[in-house]
Amino acid sequence: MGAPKQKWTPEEEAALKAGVLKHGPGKWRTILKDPQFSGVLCLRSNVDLKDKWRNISVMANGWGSRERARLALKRTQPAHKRGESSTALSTISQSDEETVDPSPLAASGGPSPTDGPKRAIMRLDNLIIEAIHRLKEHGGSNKTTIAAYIEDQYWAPPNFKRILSAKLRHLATTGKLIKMKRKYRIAATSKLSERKKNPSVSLREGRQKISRRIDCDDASEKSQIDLELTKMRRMTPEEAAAAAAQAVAEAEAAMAEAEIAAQEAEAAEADAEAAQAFADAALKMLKERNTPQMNVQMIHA
DNA sequence: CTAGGGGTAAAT
DNA sequence: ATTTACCCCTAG
Repeated sequence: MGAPKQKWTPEEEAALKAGVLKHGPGKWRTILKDPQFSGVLCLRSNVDLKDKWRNISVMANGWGSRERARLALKRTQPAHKRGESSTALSTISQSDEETVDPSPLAASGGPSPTDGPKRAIMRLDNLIIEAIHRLKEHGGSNKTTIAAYIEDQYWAPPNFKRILSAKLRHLATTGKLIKMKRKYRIAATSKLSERKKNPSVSLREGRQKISRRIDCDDASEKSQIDLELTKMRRMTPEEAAAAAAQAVAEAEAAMAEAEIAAQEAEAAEADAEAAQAFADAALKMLKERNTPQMNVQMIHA
């Protein structure tokens, strides 16, 4: 039967991250029930959230997880067994048994110069999308402009242009971007509009057991929390505080705007919600970096 | 309900 | 052929 597969949209991912930042890791049901995110995540179950978070964590971590290593290695190299059962005591060092299993958020603990070019590439896709979005150029933006924007707004690794070229080409071939005469435009098809426009929800109707779909009133779709959070992750505390303050201001402005313009409240409300979510999350993160909620992860600063 | 293990279709 | 990303299942 047809469970074609539901890819996670950046919006859903952003909502998940924001939710984790707000309620803490684990509280999947809470996040799902939160009206702030239920709109975006109404198609996902709590288990889905958990699974996706696991994937994201493993990705961001870079490969610290042992289970992944074991799983990856068991197929690739079944030939050699790592027998430490024999009298080998000296080889322990600090390889296995890591003291931390940091969530992706753990990276926010250390804006220090120590974790510089370690893993420079995170979500270049979103960065590109955002760049094109913000540039608002008719017919799209060319590579140089996009590169300039990103290099200006963030920091760029030395080989950034090459990476960007590859990524742009890839995004174009996969249909996420449309390349026209040296300019890149965001594809209208696929992405959110794909699932948004046609209620093909019935495809996966037969199997909602208990905790499927609490509230399916999707209103907000336009959130760039992910990007903001990613950006913030590299900031110094002072910069983060400033960003948080600005986020609060933006949230208030967006809310006020939403109140006035009741006609097209949908878009404005979505913006307001997104901004509010980010503001909440940002403040929470700043004030409670070492709370029992977020717990052990952030050891070194 | 959540954490973890495992399977598999899709992507590279 | 291998890796990735979703999804489901089961134990705690």
